[in-house]
Amino acid sequence: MTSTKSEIPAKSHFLPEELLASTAFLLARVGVGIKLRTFAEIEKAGFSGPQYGVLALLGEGATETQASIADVLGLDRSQLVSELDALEERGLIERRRDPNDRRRHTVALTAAGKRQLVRLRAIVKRIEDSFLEPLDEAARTQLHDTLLRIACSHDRRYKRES
Amino acid sequence: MTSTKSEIPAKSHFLPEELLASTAFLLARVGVGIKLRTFAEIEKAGFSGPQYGVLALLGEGATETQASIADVLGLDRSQLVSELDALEERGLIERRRDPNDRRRHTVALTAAGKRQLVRLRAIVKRIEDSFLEPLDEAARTQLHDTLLRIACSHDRRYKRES
DNA sequence: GTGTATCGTGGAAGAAGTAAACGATTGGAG
DNA sequence: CTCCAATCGTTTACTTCTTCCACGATACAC
Repeated sequence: MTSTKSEIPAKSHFLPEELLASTAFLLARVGVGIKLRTFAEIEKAGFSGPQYGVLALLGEGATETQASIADVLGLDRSQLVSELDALEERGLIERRRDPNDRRRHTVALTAAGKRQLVRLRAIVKRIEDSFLEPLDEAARTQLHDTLLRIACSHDRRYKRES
Repeated sequence: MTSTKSEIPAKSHFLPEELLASTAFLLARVGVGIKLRTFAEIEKAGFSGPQYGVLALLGEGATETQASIADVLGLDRSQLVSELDALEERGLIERRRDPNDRRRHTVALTAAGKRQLVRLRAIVKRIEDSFLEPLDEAARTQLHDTLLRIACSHDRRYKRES
């Protein structure tokens, strides 16, 4: 097996009660765990984590500019360039100059990009299910609602009022 | 919302519905957010993230060996060395050779270390409260219980026979 | 026009994470 | 007991990942 990193330690030592009793700690631990695991699987499928983020973001249909993509995904703008280069080279996205503001590039998914996104969504969904497996339907709904409330109260980017 | 292109602002800083609808995504987002925020505050207080981890782990009273600390915290053993150096230099921890196995170092908190830990706990608690603020007591308990179940099913380190 | 700010891009400096090698020490096989 | 392999903490070197700044092109205010 290709050993990436610490999935499960050889010696199963225990975490201190203090940390286990902290909801914030658990939240961070589980959240980071999901992210790491997801990125690992995405990479096995031939993409970087941020690349999946870009595809998922563009999957909504909206054509974004590079700056807005970087903002939403929390990436540095210069960092995004190489990720987009890779995606464009594979024919999954298209960069076009924005006719309204010729400094900007509008980025959009191609048909091939949409197909890849479907594939990646399946992978991510599988991981999500494996994490939520111990929860019944009611608990999942409750968890989702709770997380959404926390996210909204701390980041305006989540609030989308119509 | 209608569907002409100019409806979509150049800077749409909203996350796609696809991601917002994913519990795993929210979990990762919120979890990473808490971790980043906590580490940032901890650093303002003069410690690195892993350093707080070490203090919290030792706060339980148990004296651990360096290898076990690294395992539990998910750090590389070589990485832990410099963190412990810093803590020891400030007189917050003590390294002693284990008389039973002279290759090992046992690490324990000093009195000063315990005092610092109290201070750091307050900081972390404040952040936790700010994140959980939109939740009532019942929702917090429910969230904690749910997270614990997810954590247990994915990491042996959480299971503590009760 | 002129100056200032933003866009995407590239490169340089810095930090962080990863891997390999070392001396000291232990435990086991013969 | 001796020898050998393995473990522990540590140092060093290497490789990635971030962060920061400068650049040409473009937009906008005055």
